[in-house]
Amino acid sequence: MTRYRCKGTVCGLFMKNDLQLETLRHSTAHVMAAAVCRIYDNVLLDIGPSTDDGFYYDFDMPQRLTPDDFPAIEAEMAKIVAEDLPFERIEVSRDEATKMLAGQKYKIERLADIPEGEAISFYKCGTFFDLCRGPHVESTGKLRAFKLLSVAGSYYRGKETNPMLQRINGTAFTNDKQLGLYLKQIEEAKLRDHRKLGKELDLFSMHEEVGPGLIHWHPKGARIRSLIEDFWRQEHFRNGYELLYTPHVGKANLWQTSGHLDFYKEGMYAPMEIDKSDYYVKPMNCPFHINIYKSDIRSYRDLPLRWAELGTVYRYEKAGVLHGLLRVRGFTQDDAHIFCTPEQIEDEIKEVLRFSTFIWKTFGFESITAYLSTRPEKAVGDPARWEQATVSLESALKASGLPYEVDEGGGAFYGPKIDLKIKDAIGREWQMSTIQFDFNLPDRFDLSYIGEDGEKHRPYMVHRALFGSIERFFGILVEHYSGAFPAWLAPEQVRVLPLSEDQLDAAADMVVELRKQDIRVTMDHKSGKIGAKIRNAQMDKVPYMLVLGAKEIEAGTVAVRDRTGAQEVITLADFVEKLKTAVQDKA
RNA sequence: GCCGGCGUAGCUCAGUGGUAGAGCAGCUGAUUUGUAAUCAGCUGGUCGGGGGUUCAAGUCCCUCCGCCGGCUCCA
Repeated sequence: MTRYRCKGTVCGLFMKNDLQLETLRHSTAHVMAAAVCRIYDNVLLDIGPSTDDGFYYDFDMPQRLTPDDFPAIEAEMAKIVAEDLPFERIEVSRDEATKMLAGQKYKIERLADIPEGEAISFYKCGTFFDLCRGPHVESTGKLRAFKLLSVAGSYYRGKETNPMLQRINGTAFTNDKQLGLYLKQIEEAKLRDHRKLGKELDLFSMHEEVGPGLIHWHPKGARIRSLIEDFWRQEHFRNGYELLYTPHVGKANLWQTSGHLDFYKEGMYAPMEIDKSDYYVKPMNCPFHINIYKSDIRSYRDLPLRWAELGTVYRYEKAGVLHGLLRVRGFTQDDAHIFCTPEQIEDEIKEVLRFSTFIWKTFGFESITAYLSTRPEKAVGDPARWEQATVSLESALKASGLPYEVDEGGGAFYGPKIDLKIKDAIGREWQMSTIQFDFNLPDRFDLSYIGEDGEKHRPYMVHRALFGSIERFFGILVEHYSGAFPAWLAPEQVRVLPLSEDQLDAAADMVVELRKQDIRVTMDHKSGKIGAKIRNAQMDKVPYMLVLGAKEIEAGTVAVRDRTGAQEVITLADFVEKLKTAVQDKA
């Protein structure tokens, strides 16, 4: 029952609580607001904090801002910096503050948020002043390197019912070099954007006539997915899971029992009526797995049951939040449910963490951080069970050796959970695996097992997803590898490049030979220079190119060029051996 | 959903009221090539859909669809 956040921050490298940098950025936000107020009339201010990778400031003003306005604002900011205006802190009474903020309705509301007894401070530079806790740099002259990046709408306090403000996002660093590095990283992220690469490498598409957020997997994307799924299945069997397949639709009654119709209806596709019953497309797999659990009387001797499914679900996600493969409406979860006794839960959690860590390392994600979310105020289920589950999660985390943070009260209403975040090749963090206790569904469906004592007991139920959604994971993987998939995942592992027409037959024979060995191979039939063929193969990010000329045929060898440009001349048998080893090792 | 931007050939894009363009890709032909682009010719578009303004609309207006940026967070 977990929902996944879609985006990594662009720039994990520069994150982390660097107070100096935060202060600098916050001051830059003030200078930007000051510049905006100098240029435009009737500007209402909201807030301007620093963020993980920069800062923003929210304005309500008649003028519609566009990126074309940035140069003028930046020029005005540069002037303010040149003026080297000191940031002055002024503490005032609430009444004085109200007077100073006359006409600034958002600020006045923000002022009301400040608890009685807490100091009310303003920061002033030149004629511009702003309700602000601080701290700030000494003077505007301290600002060195900043850039405005984007403008977008943003609800006041993030609420849809509130007015929409205009938010200018920017970033700032202590020097131009770091700013340059950051901007370069944004460029790098754009280059490896999975939507761009998905088109260039012919991996997947979406179609207006089908509907937003519904993915079409092209042959190359489908091949990669199939390899991922094969690996996933194999490892699940190896780790003591059984696989399930369940229907895509279910009657209203089922979703009534599960609670989805009461609490999740707006996230579901509208029902279709068949034989006077409403059928809903599934947004989750859990109720089906539960039905299978309930299809028999379960003994404590049967537990734990670990059941996994690549279950395709559909959810109505708001149109505005859809994003490539990362946030879609139809997706396949690598969903699993573990049913176990209280005595078993800790070992089960440990195993899931170990399994999950293994999977991430296989895909080349080395840096993993865990987040433990505990009981929120509004929660269902026996507090003693919450306690046991939370303790189990935490001790499993300790045993795993993973670094972790605790989000007190951050759990779902139905159980505590562990989320794993991984860092990709350019340092961005993504929330991936979830291990989620559920104290809700077992009650709703009245799940039980017969214990040693001959009595009925409620099993523990844990939802667990490693990838979350195959679509989203695939999108992240494309960006992580920048489209250059390792040999074990590459849809086309080898491309044979005949030097001229004279080698066409030999090349075709080589393709047949390699294909027999389960190698994913194609050949370039076109006439043209070898340089062009190499270029095409490079752009398609094929791991190995085999150049075949008269020399190689004569000597019984192939000229192997890999994606990095490294070359060697070896026998075909040696090449096959080498490739198979790489695939075996998932290198 | 909301605010803003955008939608022109398979792809990347130019074209701001007066006869729809380029490069790449594709096709055909020539070339037979030694490690990131051989040359030439050709094909390809109801300019996202619908409606309107105008003598005339890719261009202006309305509307729908889709895409992009964003919508908790130290006042």
